[in-house]
Amino acid sequence: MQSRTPFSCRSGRPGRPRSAAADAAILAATRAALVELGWSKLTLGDVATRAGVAKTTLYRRWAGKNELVVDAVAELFDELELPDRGSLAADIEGVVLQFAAILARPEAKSGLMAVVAESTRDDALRERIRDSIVDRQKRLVLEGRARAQARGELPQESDAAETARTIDLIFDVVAGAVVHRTLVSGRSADEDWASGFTQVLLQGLAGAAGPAGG
Amino acid sequence: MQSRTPFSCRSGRPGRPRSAAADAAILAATRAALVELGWSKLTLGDVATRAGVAKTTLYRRWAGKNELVVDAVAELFDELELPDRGSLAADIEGVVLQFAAILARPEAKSGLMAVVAESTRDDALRERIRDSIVDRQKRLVLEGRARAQARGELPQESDAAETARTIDLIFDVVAGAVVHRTLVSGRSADEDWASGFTQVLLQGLAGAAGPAGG
Amino acid sequence: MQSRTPFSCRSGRPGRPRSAAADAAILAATRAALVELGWSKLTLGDVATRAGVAKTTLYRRWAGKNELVVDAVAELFDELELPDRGSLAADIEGVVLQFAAILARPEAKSGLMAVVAESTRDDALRERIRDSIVDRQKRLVLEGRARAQARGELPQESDAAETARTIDLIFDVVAGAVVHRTLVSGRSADEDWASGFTQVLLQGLAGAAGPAGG
Amino acid sequence: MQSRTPFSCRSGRPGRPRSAAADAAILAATRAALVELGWSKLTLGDVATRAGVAKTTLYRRWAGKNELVVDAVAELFDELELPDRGSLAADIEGVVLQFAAILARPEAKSGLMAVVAESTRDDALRERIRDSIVDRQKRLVLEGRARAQARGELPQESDAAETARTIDLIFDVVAGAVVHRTLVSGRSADEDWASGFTQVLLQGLAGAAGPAGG
DNA sequence: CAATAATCGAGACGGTACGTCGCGTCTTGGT
DNA sequence: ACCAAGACGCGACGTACCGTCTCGATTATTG
Repeated sequence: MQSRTPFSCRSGRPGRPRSAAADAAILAATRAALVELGWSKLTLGDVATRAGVAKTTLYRRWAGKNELVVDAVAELFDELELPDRGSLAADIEGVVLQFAAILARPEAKSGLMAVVAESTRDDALRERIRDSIVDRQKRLVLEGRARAQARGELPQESDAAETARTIDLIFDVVAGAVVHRTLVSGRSADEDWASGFTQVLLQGLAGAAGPAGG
Repeated sequence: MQSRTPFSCRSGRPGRPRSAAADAAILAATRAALVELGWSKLTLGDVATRAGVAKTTLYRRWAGKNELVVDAVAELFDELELPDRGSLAADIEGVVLQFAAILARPEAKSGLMAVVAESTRDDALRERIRDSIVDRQKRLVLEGRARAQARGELPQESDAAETARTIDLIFDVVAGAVVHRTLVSGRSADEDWASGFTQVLLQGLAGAAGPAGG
Repeated sequence: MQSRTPFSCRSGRPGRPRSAAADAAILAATRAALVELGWSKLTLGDVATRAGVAKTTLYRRWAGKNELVVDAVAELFDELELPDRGSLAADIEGVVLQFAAILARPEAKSGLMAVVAESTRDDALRERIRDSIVDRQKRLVLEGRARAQARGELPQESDAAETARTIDLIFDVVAGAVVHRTLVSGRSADEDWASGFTQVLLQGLAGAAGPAGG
Repeated sequence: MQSRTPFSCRSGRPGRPRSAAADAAILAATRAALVELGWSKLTLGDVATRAGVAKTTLYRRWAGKNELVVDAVAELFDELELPDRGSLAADIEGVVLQFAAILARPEAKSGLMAVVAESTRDDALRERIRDSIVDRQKRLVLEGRARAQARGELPQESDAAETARTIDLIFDVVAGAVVHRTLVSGRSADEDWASGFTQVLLQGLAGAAGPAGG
């Protein structure tokens, strides 16, 4: 797990070194401000004040609001885990609920979607989001898939390229569904929903409709 | 199709009536500005200038940037249709590709995600988005489902509440997956992807993995 | 006496006209801030606050601190007059004392010298100072000279160019001496000093030394 | 001639002694920066860089911009001399031209007036200016006066207080006129002007007008 | 056919936040 | 004890938009 601070800090260079405490304080203050104010009313001056830090210190480390919020939000997703619940269905439900729980937090909600929106016009930002958030969590899909294959629930894949495409597809479906349910539709992704979603994901529309409807 | 302009205008009242041309010009200017500048650098003063209209005229019709962009973007999604392609799978692929085509346009990308991000802290805005964009497109799911049931590809549903839940779930999965693929993962949702996605959606992970892998 | 506000204001132009009250309030606030804070600690934000005006309003009218202070200080010198005291010597003493009284006020002191210092690297500013302050007060020298010639205390001049050079010289000597005494030497230009100065100016060093010393 | 560096440096104290070269480099860099940038855009960080010195080193020796510039400018005036030209008038003309030549240099212009402006609100600074610049040059008036008395051009003075007052008056008149001519009126104090000024100073307005006009 | 009233353009207004710059202090490691 | 380097808290800068307001000039309906 690499550091996410933007500019590398060789230890041997001259001058006073950057305060490590400031970084943590700023990211925490950013999350607090996101909770209270949301993305659009969050100001870097306010974040600096909350962190007990000068505005210039903040600008020395991050290029702007977007980059700062990406880093602040990314830390939230690092706590996702994939405990072994015994079956693929249970594993999926578990990670869906964990993901939903994070997305229910206001700092994740407004922060995440806002930077994604900004990233549509800023390739460097999109790259940063991918590195710091998206790809970092694909490990969950990989792990779950391997575990299911070990259990015999999924067939072994031989084609590496095909595997990668499938991983990406599953990730888009799972993450996209939870995000859309939570943020666009504006309803909570609770256990019932997670169960229904898992059924569709595993058995498909036709298969899921049968047992659920009958 | 109801009007989306926020403040009603009785026709019989005295005084000079509002210019109908101004509304259209403003929405078009908003989309043009979204293409050129993106959400965050779009300014209402600039939109007014592009539309050849005074700022006052704009504020008389919309309360702010969010409301204006919701209306400007909503019009984009009204062009979605569900031509009968003969099978449920083909219908799904068709609508997925149409949706992806709209999301590929820059004015839709940055505009849509930005207002969704804002709506996480503004219930009125969320309501407006749901009314103007989301629920308006659920018709596609309903229509496709009815068509598939007529063809015998899906069983008839009797429970109305269960049906509504399933409609919502499918909508979140389809829309969420396309949005996530396009905006978060940042890759195009092309025909190959739409085909793979449709297979998973209809047959589930286990079922889809078989044919695709073997 | 022409207006000193920088940008002309045709009455027939469209849009809301500029507030005339704001100009006066800003200039008064500038002088008040000069008294309390002096030139170097005077900030335009503070002036705007004192005047009950937004910073942008101030910047719409003046290009910067220099221009603003020139106008604020210039008004101070417009109150100079040349009452007829019966003799050239008495007239000179009178205007010297009036000039000294203005220079004793803190808003004139720090403001005037600071803009003069800045004007050494800003030709437009030097021009503005000359127009608004220096040349405007040369009328005093002209008037006093004419009066003295009418009394027969000074010979009639025929050469116009020579006259202009003499006017400039006298002005530099009088104004320069008072300014140097007040600001550089830091001592008050009181009646005794004005009397001694007038004697030197009228009779020269040799002539003045005789009566004063003997 | 005493040292002008503000904080005394005992030679026998322990530790590494201060670099003597640094002082000279800083003052030279200050003058160079005054020439290029003028007072208001001169920054201590830039001076330090030009001098090849850390900001810390600069602050160890001077309290701020004002003090530094006073010292940098004061050195310019030390080169003034009073060569014997044979008559009081010629001596005055000579020193006026020398003074004008110094004031024509941009580092003197903007530096001198700026610190004088600052000194209107800073007694310690005024004191420093008086000690380092003003009083140091009064020697010229004293010397010239003594020389003129030796020649019989001026009467011997007996009253010491009266003498002091006259010295101060002459200094204010001479220095003030040159400064006003150069900086406020913005015209060069050339030989013609020096000649006219000397005539007025020696013979007074009435006396000077006669020969020049007739 | 006036009178009335809401619209239109233009642009000034009081605010708030921006991102930068310079200040003067401090904390490093090196001489 | 000094030095170069550079991060730090602080405060002002001048700009950009915000959303509101005040203008004079148009249009409509209504008396």
